[in-house]
Parts: sequence; C-alpha cells; structure tokens
Amino acid sequence: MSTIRDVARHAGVSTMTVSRVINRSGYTSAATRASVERAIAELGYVPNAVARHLRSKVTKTIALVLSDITNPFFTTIARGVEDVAGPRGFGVMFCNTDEDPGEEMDYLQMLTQRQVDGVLLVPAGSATEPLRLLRSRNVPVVVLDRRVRSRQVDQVRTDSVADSRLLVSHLTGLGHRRIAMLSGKRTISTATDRVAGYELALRDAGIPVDPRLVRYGGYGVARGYQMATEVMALDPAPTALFAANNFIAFGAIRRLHELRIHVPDDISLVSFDDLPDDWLIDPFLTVVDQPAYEMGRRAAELLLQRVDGAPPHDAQSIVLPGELMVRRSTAAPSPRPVAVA
Amino acid sequence: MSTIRDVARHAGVSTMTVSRVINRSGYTSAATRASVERAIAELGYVPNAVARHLRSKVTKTIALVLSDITNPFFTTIARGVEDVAGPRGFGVMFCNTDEDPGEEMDYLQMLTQRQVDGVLLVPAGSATEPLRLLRSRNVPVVVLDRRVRSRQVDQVRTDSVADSRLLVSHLTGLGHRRIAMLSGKRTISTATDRVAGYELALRDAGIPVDPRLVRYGGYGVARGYQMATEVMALDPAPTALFAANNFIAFGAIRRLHELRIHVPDDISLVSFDDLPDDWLIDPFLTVVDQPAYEMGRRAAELLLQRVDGAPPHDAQSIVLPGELMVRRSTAAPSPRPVAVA
DNA sequence: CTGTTAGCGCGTTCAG
DNA sequence: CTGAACGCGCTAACAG
Repeated sequence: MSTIRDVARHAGVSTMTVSRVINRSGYTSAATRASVERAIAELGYVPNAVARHLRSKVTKTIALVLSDITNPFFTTIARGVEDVAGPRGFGVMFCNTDEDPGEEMDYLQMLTQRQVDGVLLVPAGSATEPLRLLRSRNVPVVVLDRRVRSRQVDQVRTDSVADSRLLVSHLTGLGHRRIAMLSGKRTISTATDRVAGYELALRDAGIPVDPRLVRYGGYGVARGYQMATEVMALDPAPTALFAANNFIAFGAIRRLHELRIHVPDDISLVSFDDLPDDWLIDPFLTVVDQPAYEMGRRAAELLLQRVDGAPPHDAQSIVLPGELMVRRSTAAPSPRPVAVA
Repeated sequence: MSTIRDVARHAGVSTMTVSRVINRSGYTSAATRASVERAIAELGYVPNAVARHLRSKVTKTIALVLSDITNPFFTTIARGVEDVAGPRGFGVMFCNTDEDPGEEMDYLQMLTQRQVDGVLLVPAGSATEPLRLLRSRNVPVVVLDRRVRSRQVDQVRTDSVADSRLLVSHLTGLGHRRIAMLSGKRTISTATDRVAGYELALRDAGIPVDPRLVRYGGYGVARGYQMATEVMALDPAPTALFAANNFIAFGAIRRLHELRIHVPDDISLVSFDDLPDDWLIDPFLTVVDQPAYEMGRRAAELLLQRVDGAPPHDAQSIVLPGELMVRRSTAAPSPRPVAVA
C-alpha cells in the first residue's frame, strides 16, 4: 500500500500538495494537479481514512443503536438513516441492544472509543446513563422513537400518548368497555406512554381502568403471546386487545388463533406498526402507522447538523404525526362474550 | 479529552506502561497497575481507537454490503452477522446498494479507504469488478447469498438451482404445465439460477419451456406486480406462478388480488423467502425457506477467520440447505383456466 | 500557488 | 518489570 509520501515523491511535489489535490482544499495549479493525479493512478494510491480521521478529529461515522434490527419498524428507520448518511459520505454502524441497558452501555463505550461523530439512540431503558456517557464524551446524540425527560437533547418520535388515545377511542367509540392493554417494558417510554393514552381514552369514555387488563410484558412476539394468554383467561374476558407494537400483535394473534377466537367477530384487535403496506395483500390490522422512514431521515439529518457544528443549545424535539388506519380487525363488541375454557 | 500521556503523567509512569495496562499485554506489577487504573478513572480517560487502529493496521470493523436492508431476508442476515461480530468486538457498517453496481463500487471504495478489516458482499451484479477491487486492496471478502465463478473466494449461500427445481417439481407434481417464472435481474446469480432450476424441473417433467413465461424483472414489489400483470395477460394464462423472491411474490399477490384470481383455487403460487414464521398467523405461501440468520452467522464467522489470518488459499463455499415448505398457496391446476379480460 | 514543520494518540522497538 | 524514542499516514498552521 503506497502512502501519500510515495505519491508526493512520484509526482515531485510535497505531501501537502497531494493532500490538497485529494481533498480539493486550497489552490493547486492545473498542471501540478494533473501530475499528482497521474501519480495517484500509477501507484494505485488509496488514501488512508484512519490516518485522516486521527488528524482531523472527525470519523465521518455515525452509529445507530436500537433494540432489534429485525423489527421492520426499526429496519425502515435504519434505511431512512442510511439514505441520508450514505450520500453525505458518512458510514453507519448498527448495534442491537435487545432492550438490554447493559448491552447498550457496552456498545456506547465501544462507539465512543471509536470516536464516532454521533449516535442515533433508541434507548433500551431510562436513558439517563447512556446520555450522561455520551455528553461527557461530547458526542452528539439524537434520541429516536422514545422520549427522554431532558429538554437538552434532540429527539425524533411520534406522540405515543395522543396516538394511543386515538386508537383506544376508536375502540370505545365502537362500544368496547373491556379493553386489554398489552404493552412493552415499564422502563420504555413508548410502553408507558401508550398505556397513558389508553387510560386517557378510557377516562374520556367514562370507563374505569381495570388494572388486571394492563400488562407490561415486552415488545416481542413471545411476550405478546403470553400477555394475550393471560388476559384471555380473565373473567369476564376483554372484548378488545390493544397491542403496543407489531410484535406483540403477532403473538396475540397467534394466541387468539389457537383459542379459535375470531377477529373481529369475537374480539377486536389494534396495534402500533403493522407490516409495510406493500407486503400485505389486504392489510387487516387497525393500527397507528408511524412514519418510520421519515423518522430515520429526520433524525439523521438533525444529527448531521449537530455534527457539522450546529449550536448544541436549543435542542429540538421533532414529533412526527402517526396516522390511524382503521381496517378490518375492529368491530363492535360481540353480543355474546368470549368464553375461554 | 485526556490522552494516554496525561494518564502516564498522572500516575507517574510512562505511556508504555499505561498501554500495557490497557491492553493486558506484557507484565506489570500489581502496584503500578493499580495506580494506572486509578489515574484512568480519575481522568475519565478513554482510549482513542482511531489512533490505535492507525498504529495496529486493524480497525475491528467489517462491512455488510447488500441490496436493501428493508427486505426481511437481508435484515435477518444482518442480525446474524451482528450477533457474531458484536461480541467479538467488531463493529458492523451496512450499505444499501439497491442492486446498483455503481453504488456498490462507491461504497467499496469508501470502505477500503476506511480500512475495514473485511467485507460481506451481496453482489449487485457480476461481482468481478468489486472482487478485483477488494483483492487489489487486500481486504478479505465473503460473498453472501449470491454465487460467483471464482473458486478463490469464500461464499455462503443456498443452492438456488436445486431448491428452485424442488419448488417447481412440487408444482409439476400437482399437474401444472404452464408455470410462469417471475425472476430478478439477469445479472444476479440467484435470479438466473432459479430460472435454471425451473427449466430443469420442467425438463424432468417433460414440459417444454415457453420463453414467454420466463421474466427477468427484478427483486422488488413493483416488478413483481408488473411481471404478474404481463404473464396473466398471456393466452393461455399460466396455472401457476413462481416468484423468485418474497417481494416479487408480494407484488404478484397484489396483482392477482386485483384481478380477482384466487390462490390456490384459480392459480398456484410459490416463492423463495416468505416473511418470518412468527409474524404470520398461518403461513400461506408455499416457499423454499432459506436459513437467513444462519447464513449471516456463518458468513461473519468465515470472514472473521480470514481477518484473524486464516490462510487465504482453500477458499470455502458453504452451501446451506433450503427447506421446501408446502403450504396453502399450491393446489392442482384449476379445471377451468383463468380468463383475463 | 506550494513547501516546511509539527504533531494527532497510540504501540512497537530496544534498552535499561 | 519499566521507559525513551520513533513512526503509523495524514493535515493544520504557517511560511514563502
């Protein structure tokens, strides 16, 4: 591997001149530029970005730390991120935390050592520790999808409380009064916010909250299955289920299917984040659709602004609109309640 | 940000000693080690990985270059990759080429400048150019999912010819004789291999290949829709459709739905790579299921072996088994052929 | 428009 | 067991 020095020697100029040619910085006469470029071609010289990064204090790399890239919601976010970062010359590293704050801290540790220019973080829990780490190392961060208390940090998300309220109001509007809430872990803002929206909607409709109907299981298919099993064993059983995310919904659907409980005739089901529209013949779930791709884009744009030195005060909170999509998984409550053995 | 030198001063030792403590290399007395560790803690010292990488010629970073992270098949691969790379201290950068060889080369250029230790490549076309680039820069590569001619390069994939033949034999076994093949771009090995398997299966069954039934559109929902539109306009129409990947299948399903053509009563449909099992209530498509997660794992393991200096001769070709999953989208051909207006 | 000097922060010599 | 010196490849600051 030849270095900038080899090129300089070969072209009979100084390394500085070569550097200028490569980076189009400063002035260079057409003649020297040409001879440098020829030397580069002849030697097959490839600039070493690591050395450049060491010198310039900038790595042109951002990280995307999320719970599970396997969830199409996050995949779509990732695509949005890459679509803005890539063309701007930024590399994107991704890390799966599986909602484990320990994993999250380990990754953040690694990432700061690598001097990433910024981090897009979907916090695995209360974000205070990770945020403190990042702040102490002066690395810009945008919190994605989930809410954090601090007004000092940039955030991009949807309004889980409002959107949840909308979704549940749709159910109460249909006449449902026993609605089970299958949510994520208590430490995650979207999980608690969606419960909060649920409670608001119930209050709007004058329905008391039955705590047995509210579950904080976790954002996974297995947890959805389990929570559905639990609430369907209650007496009386709920007439509607609210899954706080797509994976919970998938697990719940599986359980209902096993129990031969039909949606929406026997029970209604709503959720956040179904699968992408064009994957489905005929979307079935009534959901709040979050603009995942746009969330990824906006978050990346905001982060890159900070990286480019936008003043770190006046942190922004970008709250994108979710959209209620009423489809075929909701109907008026069944006249005869579901009987579970 | 404090440097190793600050720590050394603070602890009253040389930088070398600090380095030894950090990297657990060489001997250090318990006493000095303790005082160094205290200094590190007091100063909040964070080793600069970029400097280390410059020195050590190793970046502990690999790249995953694929067509579209949005496709759950590739997402699952990505997860497999990260699950082996992460714990070993490797960062993973991902790049979306959208099957564009130009984009692919741009990314590869960027990645080699960044001195990534290795690349996992899902080639966007004939892989010769990208592979030559990588080889000339001495960066190890494992080709994923798609086949390349060279016996010199590591590969991890399934056997598209055999699996396709299996899938189509299932159709001919049911009595189908007019089977449309909706494939990816001609430049992509899985697309041509699946066509090859299709032709073999037809030959096995003594059915001549009707070239009008074979389409090379591309691995996307829109292309699937379009190809389905085209073949369903033929007279006589096919009695079965073979989508070369999941996205093509989704597009085809949409078109069939519009045409009020029912699967499997009016037409049969098979595909590679449905959605992950636990996302679906009751999987419908008859498919060949590829072990995507395992492919990602194996490819990453192989790559990291090369990175760790496994001899580059004896390139490996790992061919993982696909599995035929017969489900409800296939049946014997309809007695009355589909009539399209 | 071009060159010189001096590091970026670390780890690898090789001496002690 | 520890330290001094050097250089990885590049660019910021100055000259000129």
